[in-house]
Amino acid sequence: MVSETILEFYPFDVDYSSNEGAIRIFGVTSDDKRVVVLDKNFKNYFYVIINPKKEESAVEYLENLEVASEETKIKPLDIKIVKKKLVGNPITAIKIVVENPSDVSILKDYIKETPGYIDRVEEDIPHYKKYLLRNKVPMGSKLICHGKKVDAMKYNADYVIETNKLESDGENFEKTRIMAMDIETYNPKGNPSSSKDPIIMISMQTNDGFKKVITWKQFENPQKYVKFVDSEMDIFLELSKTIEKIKPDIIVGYNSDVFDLPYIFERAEKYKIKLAWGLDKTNLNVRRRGTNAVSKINGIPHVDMFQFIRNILGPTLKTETLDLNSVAKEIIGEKKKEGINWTDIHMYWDEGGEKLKKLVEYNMHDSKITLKLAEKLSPIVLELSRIVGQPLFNVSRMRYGQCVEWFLAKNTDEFNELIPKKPYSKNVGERFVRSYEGAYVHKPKPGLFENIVVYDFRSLYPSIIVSHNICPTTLFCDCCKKGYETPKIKDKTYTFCEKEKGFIPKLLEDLIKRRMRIKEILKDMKKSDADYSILSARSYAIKTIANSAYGFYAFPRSRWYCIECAESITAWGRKYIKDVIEKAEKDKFNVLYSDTDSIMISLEDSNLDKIEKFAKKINKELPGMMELEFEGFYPRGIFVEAKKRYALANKKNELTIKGLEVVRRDWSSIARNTQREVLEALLIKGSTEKAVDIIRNRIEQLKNREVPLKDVAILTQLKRRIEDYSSIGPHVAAAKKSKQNFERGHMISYVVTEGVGSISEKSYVITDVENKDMKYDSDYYINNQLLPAVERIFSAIGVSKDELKGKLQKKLDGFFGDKK
DNA sequence: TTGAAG
DNA sequence: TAATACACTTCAA
Repeated sequence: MVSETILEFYPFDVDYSSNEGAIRIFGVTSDDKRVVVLDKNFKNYFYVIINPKKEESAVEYLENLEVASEETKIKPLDIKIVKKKLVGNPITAIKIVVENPSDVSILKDYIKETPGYIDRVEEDIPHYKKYLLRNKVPMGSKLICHGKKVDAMKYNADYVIETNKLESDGENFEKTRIMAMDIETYNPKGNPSSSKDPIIMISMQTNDGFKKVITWKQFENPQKYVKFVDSEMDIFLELSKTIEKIKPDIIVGYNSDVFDLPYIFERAEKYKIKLAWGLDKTNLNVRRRGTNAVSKINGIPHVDMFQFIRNILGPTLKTETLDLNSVAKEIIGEKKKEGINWTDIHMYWDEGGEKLKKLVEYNMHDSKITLKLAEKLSPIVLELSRIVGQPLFNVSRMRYGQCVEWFLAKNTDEFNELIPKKPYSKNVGERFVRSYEGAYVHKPKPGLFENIVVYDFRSLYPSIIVSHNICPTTLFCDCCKKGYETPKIKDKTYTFCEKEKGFIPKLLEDLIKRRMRIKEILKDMKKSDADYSILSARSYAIKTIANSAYGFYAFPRSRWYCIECAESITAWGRKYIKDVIEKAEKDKFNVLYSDTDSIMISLEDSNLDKIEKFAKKINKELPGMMELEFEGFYPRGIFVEAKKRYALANKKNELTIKGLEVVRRDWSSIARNTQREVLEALLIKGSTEKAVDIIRNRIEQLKNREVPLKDVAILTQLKRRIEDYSSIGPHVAAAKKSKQNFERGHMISYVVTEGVGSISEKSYVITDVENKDMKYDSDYYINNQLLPAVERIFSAIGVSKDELKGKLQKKLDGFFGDKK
């Protein structure tokens, strides 16, 4: 008889093993021991929805159901009639519990024959995910495990415990050990290919001070952290040993899903070396799907920072490309090592000595900045994982839609709701072609203005969802005669229940209130406080989910798709912002502009009293949790004719620029920088003269070819495969002419060169322009890039194209005159 | 001049 | 495997 054990630990990964017949929770104790907890108590289940009139015969059928399968007979372990709701509609269902998760797919064809059968739900969810939906296993947060110790032979762990009870405590693990890694390959002939090009070194670094570079060519006076091995093959043996020794809780890389880990895997396979890194002693598992890949280690979450940044963080970043260098620069203020071009790496290897030492430094530096990124971002991924309720490995690869879906699925039980099925592809197709009206954008007053006040609605769409109870479960309810009625949407209105809170608005309300509490606490904290980064990560993760709910209603593959809900949200949004505009104009404020949830007003002076009163008045009339907030005061701003394009300068002389060429990556740096300088001259210095001078100088520089090539490069993404283009734009033409292999999704940096023909014919990829020593087309950059960008700004302040040219001409004449 | 594609 | 609105370019018909 084995006595009961109680163990506190922090989970980092969860899966299901059919061999064990158990859910496996992998984690770490506070004294750095590895733990595997086996839970055999959770049985999989699904629901069959039936006609309530056939209840009895349905139960009888299911009670007697028995399917013969190899050697055994399979039947439901338990059946139970339940009254549930499916997207708000009361239904009768039978919950069918099975012994083994695999029984679901064996039984389901026979379930169809149930008398009164209508549908089946919750059968399409993998067992471990279902477990996580119904059992709280917060990643990186303390669990108290009751159970008995069992044989640990099969695992690379200190404790293996079969549990009968798990309690969650809420305390976060403070010593999460993150290991970053990066590889370099020997690829003299272009893109690295794992079938030909060896790995020459691997670097690793952890957040608790461990550093190592493994390489198989010796050089003098190596860095302390270098470990020489005899051959490429030995790299893999040394790497496996190192991982086993340092026991990381999380392994991170940058693009490691698609590059580093598959490459390591494929090279090791060549030498028939197994990479048994999993806590269950299984090998690194690489699944390739076309150009995509997912690399998993059982028990140790592999987080590819690139995936998370691309899917979730990317839209909030300023950077135009998501390569490690740009992302690191923006998020942690660090760059990659300069001076080594990745195409030259093979030369550093061949030359050896000091060059090789430099390459080692470079390799280590990449691991270092990947690690720093992970230190900064892993709190967010962990928080997101805890809110969504799925493993770190999965959540770090999810997009917005999946995050919301799993978050909602986790919370259906307390509302007695079932998880609806995924839509059939036929329905998805129909949904894709449906469109609806979006937000309202007020036509701007062009010109230069002073004393600008900006107000915006705090979380407009989430607060509308909550305040008007917008949910597929409350749409067209039977209980309210009136309910919340939307403004007119193409001659009709929708009504939402006023009595019973919908399941999604209720969850959103809880999230928003939770975030408000966190923000209150953060206000009184210093950035250096221990919990600051955790709380701000939590706030960010909550915001991510809350802001995605509206989009999820309109998302064709959504399980809770509701186009009427999405239409209602934007309709109310339009009404509220238009009301504010109307009332502001009635109160004689000068409304300059408004977009979706914000309004900009120009005052005669910087006295904000009047406008504070105005906001208070608006807020008194707003329902529920809706609120108009003061966003900021800007001494000067420029609005151009077009919507969604303006620039504001705050008291600190910082510019906020929206939509203008300055912020667009598909414009050359020379055009963008010049436009920025012109805006600074006008908004901060208040001088048209200075602005004209700047333009004149830039034109001269272009004419004299003093502008470096990188400043005339234009960045455009290849959205399709090159061969799929019917219309050949300049970026496609440049990519086609290049010897480099460009694939869908690649960014093309091209330059328009001197010569004859169309723009496309004159466009070449920047590296080709460099290599072939071609010259950029000065006229193109002056007339098609620089001038249009600044002309828009000048025409806003009442200087026409011709007038601007006149001013420039005079200046240029004078300039030439001086020169002579 | 207009629509497609970016 | 979140949404729509909007401006403006180049290319090709």
